[in-house]
Amino acid sequence: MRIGTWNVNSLRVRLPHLLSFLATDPVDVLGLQEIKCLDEQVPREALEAAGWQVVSNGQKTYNGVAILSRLPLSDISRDIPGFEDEQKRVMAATVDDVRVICVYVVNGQSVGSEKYAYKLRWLTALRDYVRQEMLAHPRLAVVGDYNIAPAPEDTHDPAVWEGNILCSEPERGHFRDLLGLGLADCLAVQRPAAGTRFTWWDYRQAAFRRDMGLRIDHVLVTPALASELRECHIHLEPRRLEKPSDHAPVVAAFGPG
DNA sequence: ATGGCATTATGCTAATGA
Repeated sequence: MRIGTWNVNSLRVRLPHLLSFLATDPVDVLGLQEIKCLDEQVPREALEAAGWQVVSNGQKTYNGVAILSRLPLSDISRDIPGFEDEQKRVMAATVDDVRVICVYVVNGQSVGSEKYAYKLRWLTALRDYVRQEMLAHPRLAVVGDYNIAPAPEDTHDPAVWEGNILCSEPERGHFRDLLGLGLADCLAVQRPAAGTRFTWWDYRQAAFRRDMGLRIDHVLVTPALASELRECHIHLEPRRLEKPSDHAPVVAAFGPG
């Protein structure tokens, strides 16, 4: 099975990009973030016509997540149970024998801000939720836009980024906590020999052309899946199109070819 | 030092992102 993640930065605007990407058969299950629309505004017909099951946890203007799958999706869950949150950032579904949690982690704006405090609280709730889900689902993938660059080499310029938002020690501590639960970071484990190491590039300053990016989108998996990990790939094609998302899709492949 | 780009909305300026 191939499991992916992509922050599309508006599902309605990016639908043509998404459909052309899916048409290349890159993935079996795909978590989407920042769909920026309500559930009733999800372009369901177009995606279903292309052969995809669609479930979503939408929100107007901001945030919102969805999961696409070729195979049937079951046990649909939305948000982090027991965590009071008006923002739609989490959903989960089971595909075959794999539990997939799709997350759009809080950005945090700047270290020390109110939004930063919310980000750290939110990450604590996520960790507790993932720990619980792991008990019920030995084959679990937590995919999404984590808004955390785990290490200095996950930024194009540590001198600029170290200690700042996405790269502060408390944020990285939360990421390490997730790995501490037993999850494996597929891109870190199976880093492609060639090509970029980043998954996001600013729209400004020709950042993509200059490969001035960050690695903030991640596929984390339990040991049962990690032992079957074959490869993990950053798909640059959609980022090269006109009016792209600022994020690239990341896809990890498991099991026999 | 700032903004540089993109998306959305009781829209034409402001909020948010990373």
